Order: sequence, then C-alpha cells, then structure tokens
Amino acid sequence: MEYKFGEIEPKWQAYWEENKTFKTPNDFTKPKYYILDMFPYPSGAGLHVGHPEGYTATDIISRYKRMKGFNVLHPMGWDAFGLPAEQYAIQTGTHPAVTTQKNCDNFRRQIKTLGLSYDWDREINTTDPKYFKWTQWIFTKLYNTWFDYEQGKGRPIGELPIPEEVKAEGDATVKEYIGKKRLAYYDDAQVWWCENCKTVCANEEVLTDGSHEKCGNKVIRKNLKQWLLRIPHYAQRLLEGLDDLDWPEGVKDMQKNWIGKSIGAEVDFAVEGLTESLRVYTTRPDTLFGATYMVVSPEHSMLDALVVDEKKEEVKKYSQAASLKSDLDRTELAKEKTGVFTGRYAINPVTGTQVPIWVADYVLMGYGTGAIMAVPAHDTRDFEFAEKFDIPITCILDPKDADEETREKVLAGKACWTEDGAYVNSSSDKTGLDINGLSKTDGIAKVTSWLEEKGIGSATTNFKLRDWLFSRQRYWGEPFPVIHWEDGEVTVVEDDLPVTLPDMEKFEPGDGGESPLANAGDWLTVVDKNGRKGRRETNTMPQWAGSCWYFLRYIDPKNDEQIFDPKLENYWMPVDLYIGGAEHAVLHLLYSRFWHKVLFDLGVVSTDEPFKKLFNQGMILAFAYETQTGAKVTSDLVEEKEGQYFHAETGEELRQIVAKMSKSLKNVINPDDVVEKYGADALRLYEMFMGPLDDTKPWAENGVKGVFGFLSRAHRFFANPDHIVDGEEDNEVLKLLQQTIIKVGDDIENLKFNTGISALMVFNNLAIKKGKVTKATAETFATILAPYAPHLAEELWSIYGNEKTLAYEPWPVADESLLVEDSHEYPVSFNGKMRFKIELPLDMPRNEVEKSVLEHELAQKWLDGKTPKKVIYVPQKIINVVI
RNA sequence: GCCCGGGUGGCGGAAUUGGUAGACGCGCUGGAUUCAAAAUCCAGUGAUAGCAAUAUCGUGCGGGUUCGAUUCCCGCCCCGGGUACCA
Repeated sequence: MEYKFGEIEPKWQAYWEENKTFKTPNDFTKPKYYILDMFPYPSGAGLHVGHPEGYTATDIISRYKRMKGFNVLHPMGWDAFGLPAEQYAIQTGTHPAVTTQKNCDNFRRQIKTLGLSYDWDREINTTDPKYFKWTQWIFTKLYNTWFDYEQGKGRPIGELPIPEEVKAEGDATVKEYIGKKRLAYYDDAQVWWCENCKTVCANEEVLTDGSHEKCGNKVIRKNLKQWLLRIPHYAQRLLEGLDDLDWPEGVKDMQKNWIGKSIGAEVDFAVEGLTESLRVYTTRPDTLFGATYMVVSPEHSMLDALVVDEKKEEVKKYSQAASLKSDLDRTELAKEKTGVFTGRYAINPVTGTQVPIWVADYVLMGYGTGAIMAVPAHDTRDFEFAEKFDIPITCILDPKDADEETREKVLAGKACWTEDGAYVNSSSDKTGLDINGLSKTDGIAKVTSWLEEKGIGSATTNFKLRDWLFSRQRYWGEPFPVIHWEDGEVTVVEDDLPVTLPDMEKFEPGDGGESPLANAGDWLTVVDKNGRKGRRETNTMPQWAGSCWYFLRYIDPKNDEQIFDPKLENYWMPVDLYIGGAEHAVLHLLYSRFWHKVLFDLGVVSTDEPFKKLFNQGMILAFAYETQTGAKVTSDLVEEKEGQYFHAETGEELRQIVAKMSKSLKNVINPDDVVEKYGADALRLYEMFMGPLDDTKPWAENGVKGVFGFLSRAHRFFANPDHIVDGEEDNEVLKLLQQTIIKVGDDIENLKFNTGISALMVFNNLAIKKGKVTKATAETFATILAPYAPHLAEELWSIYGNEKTLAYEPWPVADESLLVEDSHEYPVSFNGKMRFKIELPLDMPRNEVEKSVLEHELAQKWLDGKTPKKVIYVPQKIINVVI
C-alpha cells in the first residue's frame, strides 16, 4: 500500500478548484474569521521555503476555523510594483507588466501545488489599474484631510477653520495656509538618495549603517521637491493604539521606539544683545541649574543673528563643513565632538548667569527646536564637549548611591553622572527658585510651572517620527493623480481615476533625480478647458502604498463603484490574525496603521486598527559547512558519513554551521523540489514541525524525511481496509484519541503546530501498534489530520466512503468523560529526588496516602530508619517525603 | 550604550499558576528481512561508573528563595534582532 502523494495531491487540488471548495460567501449569519498572509512581492526567483512557512500556518488555522463553523476569509494577492521588474526592463526592454504577469503566474502555480485553501476569486494585484485606482483615491483623501489636534482626529479639509488674519491676506495666503495642514504635501525636502537605484527612499528604508535596505548601497542627502505625508500628526494615536493590540511585544516596542515620544519642556533663553530669545527643548527642565552653555545646530535659523562679527568667518566655515558631511559622518563614526563658539552669550533663566552659545553638529535641526541647553555634568555628550572646549561643568545631582570615588569626581565636575541623584546647587537667590531636597518628579514639576509663570517656558511633547517621504523616481509604481500647472498651481485629480501609466519603451531614470516618466511624451502634458498647460507628476508612489490597504480590497475585490461595500467591510474587519515576517515591524505595519486611522476618521472604515492579532514567523535558515579554519564549503562538495561531514574532494572533516540560504553557499531549498520528492503534505508538515513558528530555525532534509515517514505510515495503516474494523473501540485507543483531539485543537488555537503534529504522531504510533481501529476512530483521525495534511486527509475520508469534501466537516468534540481517572501513578521523591512510583486511588484520604507511601518497600530503603519530617502530597501531581 | 528575544542530549526541539527534565522527530547502535543494498520493521540511545540491579551528576555561569527550580529573585557570560549624538 504505497503512499502515492504524486497522484493523491493533484487529484484533490483539482477537486477543490473545480468545486470552488474554498470560495468565501458573504454569509453574515455565520461568525467571521479573517486570516491574512503578508502578500508577497512576486520575484523572478519564485517561492523560497520561507514563504510556505507563514502560508501553511494560516492555512492550517483557516481549515480548522472552517471546521469550527466560521466563515473564513483567507485571500492571496500580489504586491507587484517594485524595482526588480523595472531593472529587468532597463536591461532587456521587456515591459515590467509582462515580467510581473509571468512572475505572478509562477507564484500562483507554486502556491497551488502546496494545497493552500485560498479563495482565488478574491485575488488582487497592486499593479492592476482597477486596484491602484483606489490607492490613488486614498491619496486624494490624504491630501484633502487635516488633523484636528483638538478633536484628536483627521477631518475633511473643507472643515478647516481659516483664521481671520489669514483670510485678510487674500486667496494665495489662504491656499498656503490650507496646504500646510494637508496630510499630503509637495515641498522641498532634504531626502535620502540612493545613487544605485537612482531614487529617493524613506527614513525607514535606510539601515543603521546608512545603506539602502533594498540594495545595500550607501545613501546620500539630496534636496528635491517631493511628496510627503504628515504621519507625525498621528504619532499620539499610533502610539496609543498599540496598547489594545494582540501583537508581539517586541514589535510594539519597535514601533514605540520609532515613534519616540518624549515629554519635557521648551525653555526660552534671553540672548544678550538681541531681542529675540533662543528656544530649547529639554526632557529635564529640573537640570537647568546645571546648564553651563548652549548649542545650536549648524542649520539653525537664528545662527546668523547669533554669531558676533569677529566669529562670522569661523562659524561660516564650520557650518559649511557640517553641511557637506553626510549624516553618517555626523553621527555614526565621528564620536569626536566638534563645534565653534558664536561669541554670543545667553542668560540662564534660573541662575541669571551668563552662558556661552556654541554651534555644533551634534545637535540636529530635525529634532526639538534644533537648539539645546547643555548640562555637561549629567549628559554624556555635553560632558565630552565641555571637557574638550574647557567649558565649566556644574554638578547638580549628588550621586548618593555611587561609590565614594565616583561620587567625589562627579561632585567636582570631573566625571559625568547620568543616573538619578539628590539635587545640589539647585537654588538661586537672584531668581528665587529652589528645588534642593525635592524628588525628580517634583523638581521637574516645580521648574516647569515656574517657567510657565514667568512666561518663558512650557511643558511640551516631542516625537522622533518624521514626515514620510512618499514619492519615488520610478516608472513601475502608482502614478500620482497630480498636475503641476504652468502658473505654479498644483492640483490633485479626484475624478477620472485611475491615472494609468503610459506605455513606454525605455525605462531609464533621468539624470539628477528625474523619474523615467519625465520622458513620457504625450502622457506628460495636459491642457485644461481654459487652455492652461500642465505637466503630470512624474514621480510614482513607493511600494508601501499598495500594501497599506490591500487587506481592505480582498473584502470586495471586484467593486468598480466603491473602494468596497461598507456593509462587507463592517462584517469582515478587522483582520483577526495577520502572519508575516518581522522585517515589516515598523515599515509596512506603521504605514498601514496610519492610513487606516485616517480612513477611520473619515468614516471609510469601521475600525480604528486594521490588525487585531499579529504574529511573526521566524526566518528559515540552512545548514552550511566550513573547514576547521573557517573556510566555507559549498553544499555540493559535502559528504555525510555516520553523522559527520567531510569534504568530497579533500576528505577534510567539516563543521556544520547554520547560515542564511544563499546562492554562494549552494544551500537554497526550492519548495518545488521538496513537493516533487516528498509531496506538499510533507512540506507543509515539516515547515510546521521544525519548531515554534516564531523561531529562527535551520532547514534539514532529514527532518522532511521524518514527517514523510509519518505520512507514509499513516497512509499505509489508515488507507488499508484490513485495519478498519467494526465493533467497540479499544479503551486505550479511545482515550488517546480524545486527548489527541483536544491537544491538536488547542495547539492550533495557540499556534503551536510542532507539538500538535507530535500528538498526531503519537496517536498514529499507537494505532499501528494495536493493528486495528474502528471506522469512527479512523474518520476522526482523518478529520483532525486535515488542517495539516489536507490531501491525505481527503483521500482517507473518501476511502471511508464519504462523497463530499471534509473541509466543512465539524471539528470532533472530545468525550471528556472517557478521560476521567480514578487513580494516578504518583512519582514519590525523597528530599526532591524522584525515587519510585506508586499507583494510588484519587479519592484516597491524605493520611492513607502517606501511610501507603511510607509502607512501600522502597520507602524503607530511602528512609534508612529515620522518621520523615514532613510528607508533601499534591493530589494528581506528586508526593515528596522530607527527611 | 540602550530596548527586546534566546541559551535544555550528537541535532531540531518537548515540558513553566514551581511538581517524574529530555515528548515527538532526526542521527547513531544492535537485530529482523534481503544473495546484497535501499526501503521497511523491532529494540536501545543525556553523561559518568557498573555485567547488572542501581547510583551520582545534569537545563549558559555564580548565588538565593522553596519540601521541591529549566520555571521565581539577584549578579554575570554568550548568541540573535532592533536602535542610537532624539537633548
């Protein structure tokens, strides 16, 4: 009875397709369950084994939930705009649409061979004009929305109150005023530019080392007119929204850090010889007594006014040098502080003393006010700077808990102390402020209210989150529905969407940051009814645009009248479970939440957050091999003998290590090959059996053989009518079956697929050992196997004479009465060490339990004549004798 | 530097309201089957000592709490991820 997966699997895949088994009806009478995969970018390389990991997990849950009576929405689509197709077009002249179509077809074919239960009638593609019509539509909504801080929500731009003084200035000023409030705006921006990709990229797309996350090339700064989105307006909402989400804490932390909320105060320092004061932002207004100098960033707007004549030349030189430095030089490696004294002094408002104002590039213009008060005694950066330039260091926090040596140094201004301490030197007769003896919280509160009374400061909140750079110099992306008119007006087109891409033959980007669309001929030019000429926006949207909202389109993918039917949205949203890689922790997931909140405020969607529960699958790595000296050896040159590894040519013994799959190591696993050799069910099972879903783990072909063995044994046993008998089921089998039903179900609910499979294996082992089971048992086994190995399960189900698919058979309910025990085999320990076991009735009174244990012959041995001090008896758990 | 996550057999990994450490699978060893091999089946398999029954040790390291700690607390070490002049 051979396990012919090569026949079984295509047969059932064809059955599901022909019968539209997984078509999802909009059946409002059933409870819904929306389970979503992060849709892939269909690359030319096809699926790798990382894709099916998440897809199998969601498929198992989908199949399980259907059996539990839910109406399950489980769709798939393509995030198909993107660079590779465009680069291929530049090289070969093949239109990106052609390449994309081919790749999508290949991905779909591959995914179908895995037996995943998607509703293919809901397939979407971000490059389809019928799809990106609505991406553009959302862009127009962003453009026409402003954030009302009083109500804490986005509102239509028409509801924006215009102040009288603005109105008085005329239409142009009103327009400008409105433009400054829109969530999408077009402006000069200092942007990250990747010379390799010839495009700009968002802050979030630049890695820590200053390289572009797409290609690894170092990015540079450039000034360009670009579209930006005012995501910081939603910073507070995005932060608060995280609290109620069932997401991995790590991802929430990453988003929190990225949003970077800090609470502090803005303080105005009077500047000697100027009427204008210098405003700084600080999180520690209570350390004002220790502020011995100030720093403004080289880009600060007041810099010119601050610099005294004799310092002009020096400061100018310094600022120019700073502007030429890349941000990388300014932050990453250049730990050595640099700066120049402006020659000007400010007055410390709490001490009334003079403090010098410096310019230094360790202060960034983009955060706070671009100027700081420096407290060198208690801030590492300020301390380094003050030491280098011999600026006074005043200790105002006594490190009471530190060791004596450190404490003395800190008090003397010879060391920096950044922890808490007791205020010293924190009072002034001149200004009357005194915070000595207060706690940190009280100190901050007292100084802040003192500043507020004097009208020179106020409590302020700051966020690290910056405007989102939203345009790219690419061809293969959503065109902006935007026209730049010859008279300088910019309009956003709201009717006649979509704006489609022009057909082109050359896709090279222009020099100096011009999109390929700048050469688009007729497409470029527009004339309005008054004869005014305009030029279409030539930048396109970033790849994130299409993925920001795709989960909404699955709900009603063919609707040409609306983005979706609100009734359907109301039923299906939010996404109940979203599974994908952790690499999207801040990018896609933050952008998506932002758009969703705007759409929520505008009443387009019914939920404030799109994804109720999020889960990250771990990365799949592969084994690689290296010599004793650490030289890597490609996998085709490795031989395994008796569990050890040798170089096929030199015979040298090799070490097995774990590494990312890579072409250079020749250790890439192609799912097609696995399906060919072991079948889709084996691939699915192994992907889940490897370990916890969220762990990073290495692929091992022997592991695939292991689960393949399980499927073969299960098939050999359960598909053979000789093993399926009538009559009463064996008690042991019956009992284990109930336990397995519970275990497999619970493990699916908790995404612990590896142990669920283990339970199925244990049951299979027992059935084989017994040699026979009843038909009822066999059918139950097929049912609980189905989410994991659906092809084999359907096969068995039909062998038992069922004519319909088991995809909608109810999940079995365990008969818990069969699991009730009347006795328990207790482990008996002496001083915590397990020594022997004893079977005792559950209803035995405590004193009799103790008696039975102590009378046991082995107990005499361990007691060794002594009287036990105490006997711990935990019913149904253990017995511990303390001697 | 800071913030997360993690260290358990030869390997992937089980087990946490504190209660038999090592489920399940791989690998390995022995046996059955075979002319032989593959495949399959059966048995064994944490380390050390012992013919064995059995004993001692054992969940990164060092302490602590407890009748009892992989699990809780304190202090370290190592690995992975994120982030970094954000005032």
